Amino acid sequence: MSIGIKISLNEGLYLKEPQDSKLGRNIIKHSILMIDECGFESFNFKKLAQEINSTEASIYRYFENKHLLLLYLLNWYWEWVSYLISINTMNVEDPKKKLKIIVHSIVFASKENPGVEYVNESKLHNIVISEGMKAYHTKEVDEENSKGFFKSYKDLAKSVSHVINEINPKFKYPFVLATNLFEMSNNHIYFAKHLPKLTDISIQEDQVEEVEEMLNYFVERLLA
Amino acid sequence: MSIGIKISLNEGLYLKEPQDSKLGRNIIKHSILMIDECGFESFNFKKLAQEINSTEASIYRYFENKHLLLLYLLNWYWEWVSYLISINTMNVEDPKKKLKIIVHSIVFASKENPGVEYVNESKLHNIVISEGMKAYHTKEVDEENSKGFFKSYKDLAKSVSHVINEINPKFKYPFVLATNLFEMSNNHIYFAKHLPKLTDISIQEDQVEEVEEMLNYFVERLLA
DNA sequence: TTTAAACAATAGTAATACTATCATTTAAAA
DNA sequence: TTTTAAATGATAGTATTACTATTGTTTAAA
Repeated sequence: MSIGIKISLNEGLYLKEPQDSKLGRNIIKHSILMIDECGFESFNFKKLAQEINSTEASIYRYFENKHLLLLYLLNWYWEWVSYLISINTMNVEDPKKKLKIIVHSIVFASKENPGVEYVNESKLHNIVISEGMKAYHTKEVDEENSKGFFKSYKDLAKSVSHVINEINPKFKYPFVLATNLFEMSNNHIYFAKHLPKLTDISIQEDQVEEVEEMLNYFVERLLA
Repeated sequence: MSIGIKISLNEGLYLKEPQDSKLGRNIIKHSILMIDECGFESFNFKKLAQEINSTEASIYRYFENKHLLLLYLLNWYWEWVSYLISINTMNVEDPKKKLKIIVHSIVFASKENPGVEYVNESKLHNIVISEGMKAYHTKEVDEENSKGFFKSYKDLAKSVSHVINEINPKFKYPFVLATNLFEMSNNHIYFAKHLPKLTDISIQEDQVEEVEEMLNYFVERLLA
């Protein structure tokens, strides 16, 4: 008997529901570890198969290719953040408070209590930061978008834009600001680690509170 | 005798200066066209060789691999934008005006008078929008950064951050805002085309003035 | 006119991204 | 408990990619 939660994702992302079998969960678990460790480009199904003592062919029964596996993981993350936001803002009326909680959830998503045993949220967050934009920067973006492969992210952006709109209905670009909170958070965590001359943020030992502060500073000035 | 300008780029980016030979210039010219057309992933040196009636081996004498060619092109773009900004802001004193010109240069870089015959600035801009972030989202980012492969972008960000600082010395995140102007511009042009639910911007027929307006709106509120 | 550099032609290798087939294990149904 | 189907493993094979190496030919500078 399992006590884990099950996140439901677009069925087009996988060939066979990976959450339903040991092998499937192993694919999810170790793909996260390996992509975080070695990067998406050098990650492949052969290496993953070796890692989990399975075979390439078996993994291909779950996911068409590594790009769709990445999309699956990113959708997982977006759903996870949505979930965090919804439980953390439950019963919060003030939209300003709500947005603060949203910002906190974005930045600290990986540090919240893990929901699922086989998903390391912290490493998944690293993948989102380092590889996230590769999900939609492809020639197939329109086709994949029409299949709903970015729905989780779009829904998330929409819900954040609603809160922005509540705070200041005259603000002209609620969606731009919403997506920018995500992009800025990820970008500047990445920049702080790898291209520090591109940011004012500094991060030591994964302490990302500076990023939270920065996002709140932007929000305050933009929505004042 | 040539009347073209020559942009000087980090020597580590290429094996042999491509600007100095017909073949080299052809590589630059047609790689831009092909990457814009088919995307970076499906682009390769074999196809490029066929396109320009040369051979794979010949292209490899100029660039170690396609990733370094992409970096070369992006550095070209960053240098080009820097150049535009410096000539357009020359003799402009007011930092607020300067930043408006910078924003305009970022958004309309591709529409300015072309500087070099063999570089289609407009398609190069498309590449920056669609593939730009792939330049630094790799496992080799630190090594490449230490070789100076991102210097053009960092210098550009720095010069913009100076102007921001002139406008409002109390603004806490000049580098974040500077890089964000670039990232937002690229992201939302891309979103408007491919993931419209992630943005408030709409673009018809490559009319990007809405993006310029949006960036100015953000700047005004942030630096007020 | 020589000679060296640039380029073309060709071939070959290792790795990647799959697909196909068949055997075996596992777990659910009868 | 036996039967049967589904899941997985083992193995092999193909097409493409990302190179490297070698040798011969063209071009253009000395």
